[in-house]
Amino acid sequence: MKNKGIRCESSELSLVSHQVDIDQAFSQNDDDEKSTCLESPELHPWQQSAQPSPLGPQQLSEDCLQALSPRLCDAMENLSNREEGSAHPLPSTPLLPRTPPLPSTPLLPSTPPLPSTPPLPSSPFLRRRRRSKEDLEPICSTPKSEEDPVSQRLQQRRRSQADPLKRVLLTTQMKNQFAALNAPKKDTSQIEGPSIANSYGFKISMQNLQEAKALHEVQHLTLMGMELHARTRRDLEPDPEFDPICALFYCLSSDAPLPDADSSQLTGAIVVDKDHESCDPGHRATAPLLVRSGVSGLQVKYATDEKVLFQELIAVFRRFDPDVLLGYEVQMRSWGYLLQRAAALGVNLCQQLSRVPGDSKENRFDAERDEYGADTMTEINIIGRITLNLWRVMKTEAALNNYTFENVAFHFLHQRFPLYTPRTLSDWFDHNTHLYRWKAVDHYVCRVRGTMQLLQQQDVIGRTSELARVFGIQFLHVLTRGSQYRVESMMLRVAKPLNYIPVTPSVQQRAQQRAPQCIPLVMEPESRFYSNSVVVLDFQSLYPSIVIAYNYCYSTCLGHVDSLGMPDEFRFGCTSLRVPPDLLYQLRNDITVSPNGIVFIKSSVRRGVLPSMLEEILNTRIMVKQSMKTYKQDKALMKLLHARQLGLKLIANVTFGYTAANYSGRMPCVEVGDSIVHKARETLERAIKMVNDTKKWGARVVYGDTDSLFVLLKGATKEQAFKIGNEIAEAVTATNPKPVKLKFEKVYLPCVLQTKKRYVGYMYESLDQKEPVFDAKGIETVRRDGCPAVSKVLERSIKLLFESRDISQVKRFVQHQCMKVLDGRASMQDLTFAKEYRGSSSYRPGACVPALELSRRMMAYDRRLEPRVSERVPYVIVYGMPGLPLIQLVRRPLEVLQDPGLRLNATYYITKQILPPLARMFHLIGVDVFSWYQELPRVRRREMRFQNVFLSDLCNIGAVRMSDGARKATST
DNA sequence: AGCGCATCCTAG
DNA sequence: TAAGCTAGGATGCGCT
Repeated sequence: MKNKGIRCESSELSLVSHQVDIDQAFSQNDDDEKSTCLESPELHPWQQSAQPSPLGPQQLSEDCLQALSPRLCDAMENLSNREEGSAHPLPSTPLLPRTPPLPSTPLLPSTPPLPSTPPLPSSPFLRRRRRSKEDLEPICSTPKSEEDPVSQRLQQRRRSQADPLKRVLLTTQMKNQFAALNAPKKDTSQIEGPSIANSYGFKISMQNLQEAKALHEVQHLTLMGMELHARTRRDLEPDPEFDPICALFYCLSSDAPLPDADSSQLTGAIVVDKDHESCDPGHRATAPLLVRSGVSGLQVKYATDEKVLFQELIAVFRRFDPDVLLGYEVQMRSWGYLLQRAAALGVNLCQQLSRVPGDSKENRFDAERDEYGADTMTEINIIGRITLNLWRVMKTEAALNNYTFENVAFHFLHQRFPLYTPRTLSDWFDHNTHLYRWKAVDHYVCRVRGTMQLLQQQDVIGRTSELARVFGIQFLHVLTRGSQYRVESMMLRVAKPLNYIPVTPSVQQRAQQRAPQCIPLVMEPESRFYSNSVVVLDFQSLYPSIVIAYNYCYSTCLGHVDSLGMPDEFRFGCTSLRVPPDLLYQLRNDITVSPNGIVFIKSSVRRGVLPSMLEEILNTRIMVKQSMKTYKQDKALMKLLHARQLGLKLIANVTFGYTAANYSGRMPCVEVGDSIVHKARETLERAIKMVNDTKKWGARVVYGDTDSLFVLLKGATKEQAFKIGNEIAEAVTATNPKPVKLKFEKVYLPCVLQTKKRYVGYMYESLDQKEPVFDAKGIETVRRDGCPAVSKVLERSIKLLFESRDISQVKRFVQHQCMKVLDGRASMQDLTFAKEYRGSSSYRPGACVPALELSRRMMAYDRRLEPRVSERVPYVIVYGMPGLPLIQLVRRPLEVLQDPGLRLNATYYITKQILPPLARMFHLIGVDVFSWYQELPRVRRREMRFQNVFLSDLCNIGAVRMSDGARKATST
């Protein structure tokens, strides 16, 4: 079986066909590590520029080179090297500062597997510039009003070369993009993670949902994305109170051609240039600002000051009349900043950008960041236009480790975008060498286009419109309002024709409602490794099905049996109910009683509102699923339909939540909610009993949660498992009223059931599926509250176990990874945690959590840096006193910390983070993972030193000792 | 050391 | 201001 000696060429370890000698693969990785962990020694096809510049930098005249800053020269040399196919950096010489490639500080998101645009191992350049005062001068943030004659001359001389230069710069941009499919994989991350598919670490596969547009009619919507550049002070973030807007970049897009334009997409800019009036387009030296920088392909307008810029923007609005205003981070980088800046200058821009300029009450924005506004995306309110804060939308699209533009673009667009500090961008924009301004402009244009691309690729507008139509609510409310609003919208449409009026309980009434008495069934699993087939079945939309099947509704509920038969009113939901005894007598044969003793009328007497509504939703969902079968080959359409049916499923499921809502509920009713839960529980229990009692299946239920059954079929082959699984599903379905349906989901072979809500297995969903899919629930591989190293090591170990069943391989692997950590050969990103910041007011006084502590420090540093509510705050654990780990913020993962070098607490990472989850998993097969660690040589360092670490600008915030915060809070 | 509590994120 | 639900595991801190 083992095929020794096959070299792992692409370093893609397919664990499915496990033919790679693990040791060899490891040693090869070790080789790579010595050079650099982040780089590939070879240029991949997509890295090479499509059009090599005809004029290489070496052809530039010497004085021209001198005119450029040393940095640019270096960068260009670097480029030329790369174009010759030697992207590999020179071995590092301690004497010379290393030179960064053009996008000098590309952001590497949580997984750094790509060999593109390599951040050279050490690039002290930026730091040096910042530290030396003389150096600071030429690239300081304050623009020089006049250029010295020499530089003007040089500019003229360079004029002819501007275009080739631009092309050189452009090729870097091209290299930044890559085609995922044909690029060979290069696992550059130090901690070896999963290797089945998804080799780049993308969480999202590429599919353009807009391709499914055939379905849509033209919506005649115009979108306008905007990103602006402000002149910042030193290392501070832009602040509209102080920092003027220098330029504003926008991207317009419509599904029909734009007015006065031949295409449906357009990128433009409005630039402040106080000398613009004196510009002479005929002469290069005095040409408009961006022309001097070699920018073309943009619709550029110039303004002599910010107020004129506002006027120009209003003109753009008049011309294109955008329906949707888009920004990746609206508040500080886009529309929010614009409005706040305008307000600071005494201009009420909000009014003038709206479609109803006269309404000063409704046209508003919150200058102060407030948690409610941030949370609900209602910070900005411009009548007639919708403002979208894209990062918040993306948060609902996928569970990522962080939602920076760079990381989201990496996972969704499969593109790398560099991240620059505001200071770098300010320096570039105001630099005497006009070419630098090109870089800044290019940066913003890429981002504003990238933001638009994200929106379009995910078809956010299309899907949101779809949900708005399905629920019958406004577009913006789909994004800003909760699920009660959706349920009510649908429910009231059904209720009104039937002449029902919804109850509106007061806060007191709601609080007085009796407590719920039923909870769903969660079995304690038989926790062990299962080498036999385990079939997973679950009830399709169980709660909604039960509501339909048993006619459970507010309008059909008669209350508890014990309360009936009396003429008096009794407590019911948030209010009370009276059921006349003689009426009850009349109905005596038309009632059902739920397992918890609540009486409901049969649908033959009165069809409930909830049941009819849910039936409609489920039927629609079935229709959608059927059309998915019809269009199976159209992947994009499939995904769209999938999203639609998911939306329907969601609303079906939260309908139960509506009845059971306790503290925020607008019309809760425990009786109804409890009945649903209890009936579901009884249904599941009946199914479990049936499976266990039917001898011919030879089956035993080993786990179940709410609506699912895990059935062990001892000795059954995969084929038999599918057959029996389907039989069970049919048999159980037959014993339940329509539309309650038990569905065969998957076969696990093998699997591990760890605890309640935590399990993992190799999954087969159909008989003809050859390769299993790694499917994990609840364990660390799917959680985002550990560091990536944890999930990577765990996932790989489990796969090794499943495939080889050879524990010595797992042991070797785990020990190898521990050594890497101990030797400081691990990548920082694998050791970076990220936790959500909930906003300062939502923590208990004295709370002591990293996200909160770090936020406090950030505020002390620069008030603009406080994380947004629900933003994820990244940090690492640095070396501290034993048992008292320090945390350190990692804000911009690409800033380079030179010295003294960051010291991460290796012992903490291994013994507290990586090993415990492994131990829990492997304990189940009788293996003591910690003893593997004990066997490692003791001489190893207990800290990891990172000399060339990509760290934050904010290192000067310093590490935080976690108990400090708590002590402070309790003492005051 | 053991308990209670807060926090985070996931399953359903 | 508006805000579907509960169960569950795991970690880390403070207190006894």
